[in-house]
Amino acid sequence: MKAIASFIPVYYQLAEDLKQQIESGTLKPGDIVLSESQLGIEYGISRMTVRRGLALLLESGLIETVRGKGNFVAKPRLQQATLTFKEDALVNGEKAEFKFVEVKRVPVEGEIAAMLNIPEGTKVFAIRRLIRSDKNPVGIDIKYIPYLKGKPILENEIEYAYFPDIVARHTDVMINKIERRIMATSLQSAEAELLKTGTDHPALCVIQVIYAKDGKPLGVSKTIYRGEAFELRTVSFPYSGI
Amino acid sequence: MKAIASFIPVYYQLAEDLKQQIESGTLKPGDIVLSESQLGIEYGISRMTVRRGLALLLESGLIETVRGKGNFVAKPRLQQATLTFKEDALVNGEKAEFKFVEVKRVPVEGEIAAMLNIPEGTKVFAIRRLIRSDKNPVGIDIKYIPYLKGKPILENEIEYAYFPDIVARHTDVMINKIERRIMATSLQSAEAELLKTGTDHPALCVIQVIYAKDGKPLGVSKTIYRGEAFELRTVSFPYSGI
DNA sequence: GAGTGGTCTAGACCACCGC
DNA sequence: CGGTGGTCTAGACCACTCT
Repeated sequence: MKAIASFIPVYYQLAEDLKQQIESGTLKPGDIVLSESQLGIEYGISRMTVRRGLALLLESGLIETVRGKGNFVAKPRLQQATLTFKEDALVNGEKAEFKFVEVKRVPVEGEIAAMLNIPEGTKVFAIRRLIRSDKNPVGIDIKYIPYLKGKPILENEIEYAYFPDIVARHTDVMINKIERRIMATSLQSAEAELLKTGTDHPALCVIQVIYAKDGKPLGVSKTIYRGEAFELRTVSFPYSGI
Repeated sequence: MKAIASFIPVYYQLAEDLKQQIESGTLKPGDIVLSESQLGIEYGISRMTVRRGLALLLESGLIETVRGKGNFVAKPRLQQATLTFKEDALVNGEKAEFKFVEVKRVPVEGEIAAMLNIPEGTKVFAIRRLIRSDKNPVGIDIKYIPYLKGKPILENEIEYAYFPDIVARHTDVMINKIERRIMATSLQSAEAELLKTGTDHPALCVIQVIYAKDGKPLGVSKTIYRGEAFELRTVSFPYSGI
């Protein structure tokens, strides 16, 4: 019943306490944490509250719990990074602008047809945009969408909306998964021309495929950036939350 | 008290139930969910158990809760992807091999010195590796580490260990953050030679900087892959867990 | 069997929201 | 004011692990 001490929840204080002990090295990876009932006694709080605090540490990956044995300090893991795909991303400090180029129905070929899992030659909507930073073209973007239901596509929406949002608004099925591939390529002549640079210029290529729950692809987008004008950034932390 | 019905926890069943209602469209984004006490009555379970189920939905981003008002079905968000940096990543289907090249102390210059936040010319450890797939060189990798404490670096460890792990093992301070930048560049002549390809070949470049809690950089690594031989992949889901 | 975590209850008080 | 979520309790029973 030491709840009086402060305004922040007791379970949170417990979590911070233990986190501190772990980060300072008092508790080292592999060490066992005091049992839940013990912690309850030490802190003068009920076991449910203790569990709630431990749940925070568990979520953030600071501890691991083993049934029938106890809670153990975990080893830090850092192999996962979070990549945020903001389309109005900064391009080397400058905010990118999107300029609608065209939308038309075109027959799909090769790689795109394969990714959409439809026969070559099938007509799909193709939406092109130009990405500019400080008036200079830095990238181009093509989205291929096989089916469009409901509302018509608005130019405005094409310029500003995030691809999954566009797909979500124009289809009945729920988006289940988005896969992205990030690779380095060379600019093809047509692309180089649009970007006002030479052929074979290095380029960063991001391909997104959006899938429905049944595994059917709902759309593919391919974005190409001039190499020296764009980079993706990620950050990861050893422990996620708290 | 309908717990008898099955082996899976009641709170989990509740979460699955609501999730189902959301995915099927019975509950649409923005809709309010039955109040916690109402749900408790409907399902014949205590409010704490209801809250536990709702916590699952909250974590996965399926609902948002507003104090004093209620729980609401959330709008799907898809802008965050998880990038897993596995160094033994597959390179176009083939598993990558790492071959130790050399470790030596070199003076740092320019960009690397700036990222490590130390004066140009300061000597640091530079560890080089060659990345091969199916016997062919596909990438090179240089790690720069200013300080090494404790155990000596083993060749074996250099070939197989993950960069943050190496840093963690050879420093006393805790890793606090890893920043990564992903960009497309051209191969420099020295790099092109090692990778047995032409200069100006497109390349994917990944730069990692590892920071301590006080913001001091603990190491920098720069990995360059032949463009056509490597790509990064990410997946994101509209809702994270459950 | 003693100790651990996993689940669950039936209350309680509080802070917040809207009327 | 009544309804909502946020916190917390003091029990309980279970499944699991180790000895």
